[in-house]
Amino acid sequence: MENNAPLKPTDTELEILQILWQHGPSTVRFVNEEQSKLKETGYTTTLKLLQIMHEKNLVSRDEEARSHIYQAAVTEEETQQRLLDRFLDTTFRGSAMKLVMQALGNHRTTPDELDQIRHLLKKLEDDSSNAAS
Amino acid sequence: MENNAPLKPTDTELEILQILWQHGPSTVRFVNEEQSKLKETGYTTTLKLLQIMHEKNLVSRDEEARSHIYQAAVTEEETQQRLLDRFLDTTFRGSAMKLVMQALGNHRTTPDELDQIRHLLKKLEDDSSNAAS
DNA sequence: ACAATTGTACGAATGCTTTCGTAAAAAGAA
DNA sequence: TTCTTTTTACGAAAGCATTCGTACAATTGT
Repeated sequence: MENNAPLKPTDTELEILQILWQHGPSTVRFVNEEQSKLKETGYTTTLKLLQIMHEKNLVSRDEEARSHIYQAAVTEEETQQRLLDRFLDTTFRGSAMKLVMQALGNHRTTPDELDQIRHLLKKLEDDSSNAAS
Repeated sequence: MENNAPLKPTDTELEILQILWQHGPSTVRFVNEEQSKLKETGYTTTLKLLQIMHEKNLVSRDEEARSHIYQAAVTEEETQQRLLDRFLDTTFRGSAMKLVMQALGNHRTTPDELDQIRHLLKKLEDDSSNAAS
């Protein structure tokens, strides 16, 4: 049985997952080059991280070719959801409202995006009236 | 000059800050008792943490009485904002929208709260039209 | 006064993340 | 083939957060 623990990636692991989510399956070299754009990172450092992430089942790898190809084994959405739940809990004591208010209040949001949120609000309202039936 | 670094509290430090924010200035013993409600924690463990947080200027302390009184040296709001910025960046690649959508979509929000958000949306819209003048 | 309790200070052990040096295998170039 | 480059694997060092043992000072109770 593979260990399928719902793990919390570390900061660096998340950085690497972002690269894999954005670019799809990649070699160590590619990941390292991307990572180096943000901060100077040794090749074996990236390699080691990917190996550890593989052990934790955060990524899978194809060992067919000599250069192994790594890819994310968790989706961006589920990871974001997991981290959001945790963050909400620890930082905002569970109040999604407070978090949303702060996020909207302090970050540029385009009229278009505001509109999308408005739609979501309407949908949530409809759902909650239906829930009573 | 006091060192006033804009620090990122660790998980445990945040846990303690929450206690101080909720209950105001407190003794080590009180903090430890609150903390123990969540997870068994030794007294000197709490003490050490508070001492470290004091060095980092996350808390201040009144040493008048034998039992020192600790209090948060950072506000809940500024800390939440700082952590939110960081979280948004690392987990949602800066998209406040995506975060808000996920937060609203997956956590119970009361009609009353939805209403508050609606008000904020209207206010944001007004502000952005005024910004053109 | 003296013992027990409560408190602070501090160093060290543990555990986890991140970085890096080095060895050895595989592939490519001359 | 032989030398160089690229790659994987692995162990160990360095850094940080957390926990805990212990020493010792201040206070309280008898």
